[in-house]
Amino acid sequence: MDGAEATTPRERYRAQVRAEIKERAWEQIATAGASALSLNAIAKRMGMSGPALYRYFASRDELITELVRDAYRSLADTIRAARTAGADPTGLAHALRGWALADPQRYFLVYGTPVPGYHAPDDITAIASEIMASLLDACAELSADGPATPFDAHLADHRDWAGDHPAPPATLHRALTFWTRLHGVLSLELAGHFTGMGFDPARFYDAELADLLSVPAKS
Amino acid sequence: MDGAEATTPRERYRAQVRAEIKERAWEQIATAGASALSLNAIAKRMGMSGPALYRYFASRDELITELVRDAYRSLADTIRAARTAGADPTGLAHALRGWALADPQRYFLVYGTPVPGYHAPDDITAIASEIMASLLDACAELSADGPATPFDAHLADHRDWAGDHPAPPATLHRALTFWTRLHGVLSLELAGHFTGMGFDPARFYDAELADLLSVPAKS
DNA sequence: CGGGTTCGTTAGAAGTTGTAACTCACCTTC
DNA sequence: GAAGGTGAGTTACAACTTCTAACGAACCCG
Repeated sequence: MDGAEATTPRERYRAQVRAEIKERAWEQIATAGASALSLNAIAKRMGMSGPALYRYFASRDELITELVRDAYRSLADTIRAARTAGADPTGLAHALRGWALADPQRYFLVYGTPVPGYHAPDDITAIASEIMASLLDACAELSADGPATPFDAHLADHRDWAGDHPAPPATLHRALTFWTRLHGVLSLELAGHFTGMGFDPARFYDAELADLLSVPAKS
Repeated sequence: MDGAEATTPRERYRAQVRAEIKERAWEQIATAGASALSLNAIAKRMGMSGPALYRYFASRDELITELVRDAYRSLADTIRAARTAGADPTGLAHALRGWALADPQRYFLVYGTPVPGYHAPDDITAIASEIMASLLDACAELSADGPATPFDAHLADHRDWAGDHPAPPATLHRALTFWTRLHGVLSLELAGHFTGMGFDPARFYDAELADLLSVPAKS
């Protein structure tokens, strides 16, 4: 029985309108960026007057926060789906890149320029932790030999972010570099900093990935 | 008669007011981000009425573009200064991190979330090229042995961005990874994605840097 | 069928970017 | 020195934005 929640017609309608608002918001963000998002424009495109939207979202910030939440959820789902499909770190990296290229502005909603005052709600940071956990799981499948670096030692003493994951420091280190290096390539590519440089970003991404998975040879 | 490039009092006054506008703009950006920049607020804080600013900048976008230009120039100057001071890639990396930490929003003005429609003027991309040239110069001092990777081969055929720099493909590759890996760590640190994770971002940065400078062991 | 909840409306406050027209001071030229 | 052009700053205004307040009307439920 899937009637997990007995939704009244009103609740269903409300959910549908909220969904359509978010849909229009995504369209607007994809074409003009998050800073150009206008509640008024969304309302008019939906055939309603501006203030009507405030029945569904208390403020513009709340709508954007909800979009950020959805972006995190979408990324977490993508990563989790890749994992349950048996993906190794390589598959995970390609899933990440596909997700990012599908909607660059969604990627930047997660990893882009932060607003100085803003602090994400706890549930969003929880999703971020889940993503890191999946990444740790994937990296745990790789061999963790190679010499221990000074930073490995530091990580052994500062592994708050790993929760109670039993991975050894070298694996923590690999997960971290996995994250930051792929983000380094991906964010610059999505921001257009590679355009006109001549090389193929996909090949560079794969090269970084290959280096990441090669035998750890840190000195 | 002509050839008098001596600045008139009017030009000096104009330059000074422009400079003060940009100064206030930087203050605002540092505390609330570039999207919250308000010409009106700047004017009021300077004791002028709103439209007066349009004598100095044709639009909000033009002011922001000018700030982006200054940010690029500042970064290029920092890199160049480090180079002329005899800095190796390590020194260059530390100069970069210091510059970024001094004003995170300035870093994001250069490497942050792009506005979909926006294309930087040519003079800005020229500064970006100069930065890459400095980085290439620094990397050229390092030994470029180690096995050639498939991506090295690709770079050998797609080296538009290197101009006529005589560096071998392995050096191009190293400069690229230098850029993207350090940006990966730095941007996530500045965006606050490491807060609460426990480890020290500076150590992680140095670890990535050390790995970058270790003997190339890509297979 | 009445009553409460909720939705959507219009009106309006306070903010923004940007234009137009006017004043006034300064600088140059006669 | 007087006249006039140039440019800075002003106010007024249009068109937008977010968001609040008050009102009407539709809906659901007892």
